[in-house]
Amino acid sequence: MATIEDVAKLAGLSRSTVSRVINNHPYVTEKKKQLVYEAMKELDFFPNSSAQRLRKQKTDTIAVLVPSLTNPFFPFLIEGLENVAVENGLQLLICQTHQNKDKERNYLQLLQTKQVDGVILTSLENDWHSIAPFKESGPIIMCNEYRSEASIPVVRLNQIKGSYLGAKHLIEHGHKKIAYCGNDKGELGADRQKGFRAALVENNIEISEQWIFRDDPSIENGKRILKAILALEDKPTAIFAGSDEVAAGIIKEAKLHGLTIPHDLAVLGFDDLPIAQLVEPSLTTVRQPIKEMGQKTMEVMVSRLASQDQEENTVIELPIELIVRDSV
Amino acid sequence: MATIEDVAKLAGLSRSTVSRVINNHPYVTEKKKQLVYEAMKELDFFPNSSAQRLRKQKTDTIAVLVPSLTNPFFPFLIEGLENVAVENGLQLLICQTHQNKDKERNYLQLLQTKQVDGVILTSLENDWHSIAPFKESGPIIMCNEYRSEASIPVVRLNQIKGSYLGAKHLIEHGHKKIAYCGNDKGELGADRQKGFRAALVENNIEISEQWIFRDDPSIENGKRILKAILALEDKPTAIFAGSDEVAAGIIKEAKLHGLTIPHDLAVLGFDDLPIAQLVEPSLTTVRQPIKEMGQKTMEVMVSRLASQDQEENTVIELPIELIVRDSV
DNA sequence: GTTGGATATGAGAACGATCTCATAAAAGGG
DNA sequence: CCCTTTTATGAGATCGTTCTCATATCCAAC
Repeated sequence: MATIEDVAKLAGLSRSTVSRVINNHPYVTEKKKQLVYEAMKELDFFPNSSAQRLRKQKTDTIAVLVPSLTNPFFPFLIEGLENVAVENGLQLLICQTHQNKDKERNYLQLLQTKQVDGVILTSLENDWHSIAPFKESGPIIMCNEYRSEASIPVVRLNQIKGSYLGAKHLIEHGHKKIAYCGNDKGELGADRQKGFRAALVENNIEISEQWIFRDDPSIENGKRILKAILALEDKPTAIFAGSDEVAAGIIKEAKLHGLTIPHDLAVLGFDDLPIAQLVEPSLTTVRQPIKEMGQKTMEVMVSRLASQDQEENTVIELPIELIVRDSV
Repeated sequence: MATIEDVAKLAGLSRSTVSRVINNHPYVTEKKKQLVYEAMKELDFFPNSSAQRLRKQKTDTIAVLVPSLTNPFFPFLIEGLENVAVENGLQLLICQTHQNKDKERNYLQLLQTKQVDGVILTSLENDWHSIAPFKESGPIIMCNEYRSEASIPVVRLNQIKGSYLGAKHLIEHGHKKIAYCGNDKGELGADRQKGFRAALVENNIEISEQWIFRDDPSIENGKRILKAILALEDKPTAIFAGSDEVAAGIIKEAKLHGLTIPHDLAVLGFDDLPIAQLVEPSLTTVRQPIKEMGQKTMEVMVSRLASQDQEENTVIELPIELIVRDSV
């Protein structure tokens, strides 16, 4: 409740001097500094951050838009983002879009209302053209998901390569009837499917559209997909799952129906989350360096905030690799 | 960049009137309202939230302190909190303490610097007496974790009952050599151990201290614990794990060592997260109504913010139940 | 002893909104 | 038609900081 004015009065000094002490400015004698500290302690003073933000015209806060926190991929990504953020005195405002276009746009308004200094998008629900105008209000960076039409910094993985590696691994294990599961809404999903298809085409393997499943990354969904597969006349011998979660669900349900993994059905995961090592057999999966991706992204954000020169199209691509375990 | 002043000028009105439109106050003619809307659109105006917060003396933001987001328990809890928060026009500021006392206190300072209107604690690292003073600066509510010495609202489960139920189930299945794993730093952990011990004592079962494991909830830790158990001369036949994550890790590692669950080792989980249904055998576990706990907590917060009358010691206890599956 | 640069402090404007108060016009009631 | 209430608007203070500018003191250099 105490204001800087109260502190100034008690210390017998001006607001300016107190402010200098708060902000560690030079040109304050040690003696008065102590007076200020004492007064602050006495009055239990803390600077009002709304006032500071209003005056300084910055918030030192970055909004991070994620689809959901219950998908473990994102907490890990946040881990990386946060590490670098705190090192640079930045706060994260974590926003769940729940795959909702309106929510996504609302959260972007945080930039316009000056509640955050920048936004990191880890997914994208809206068309890019409806997002682009927000760039006027502050730096927007994409991480994980991406849009080639968007001229903003991107930290991403080469999804084409990742899925190509995965598909090739399945093929090398003799599979010719390969199902695919993934989200194709974003460019990330589209590219991933592209890499998958490329590997199949390269090996003269036909792609049956009935083996293409589109859906969200969850254990539940994995179970659903396996049931759908069982209902097919012509069943695949392998499945490229869009995430470790889906892969785990598929395996669980498959075993429930008496299938042996990988003998009856090979399952390939994506992400390499802790769950990949938990299921049995443990998942062969495409590893995404999630934490590093978060760190790198925040580094880019920090440099964006520091300098005005907007090198628009920085694209940072992180390595992706195949982790071979027992499910293929 | 446009301010309310600019809007007022363009619309040919005063700041007051524009403010009234923004805040949906009565006593503005439809005609002028339209003028304001047009001017706002024309200038691409958005109210500066720092200015609003400063003037209104509230932020409509609640800080939620969690130990970590990578423990899936907390994303689910947040889900519940957020549901009710958005219904009431509140924003969440999610803060990871990473089990760090200093971070926890720093985040509580958000209350003093008026960056948030209230704080929800889902865990507690510091002693209560060092937290208590923060109550002066705004409502603090505990959720999940609790302290009997703290006179603040609490939404919790009866951990004693929960662990008692779990332990009894193990005993009913003939187990007499039961290991226990859990965190005993907080009162939650202490109570949980209390309930466990009560069930054993009630059945004249001896509690061997070498079977008590203390550690954090993670798959990795579960694996460690199983290895530790294998190294014992006198091995338990059942283990009460502190969380589904630990239980999953134990099971995974146990099978790796050729043990059959539950025949060679019965494993009881806690929480009933999705992972409980994933592992094999699926986990018998003590369900915590996580989402409901979050919702209830935010409801309490909302009513706290609305009224000044601080009924200090509201304790809301939610039902806890045993979910029987295949791991015991 | 004057000059000049560093050091030290304070007064007052600014940041961008909302809120109180005063005032005026319109509406209703006898 | 006058008085009271309701409706409608604006002027100016206010929220709690920081920042610019003016001014004052100190110390060293010539």
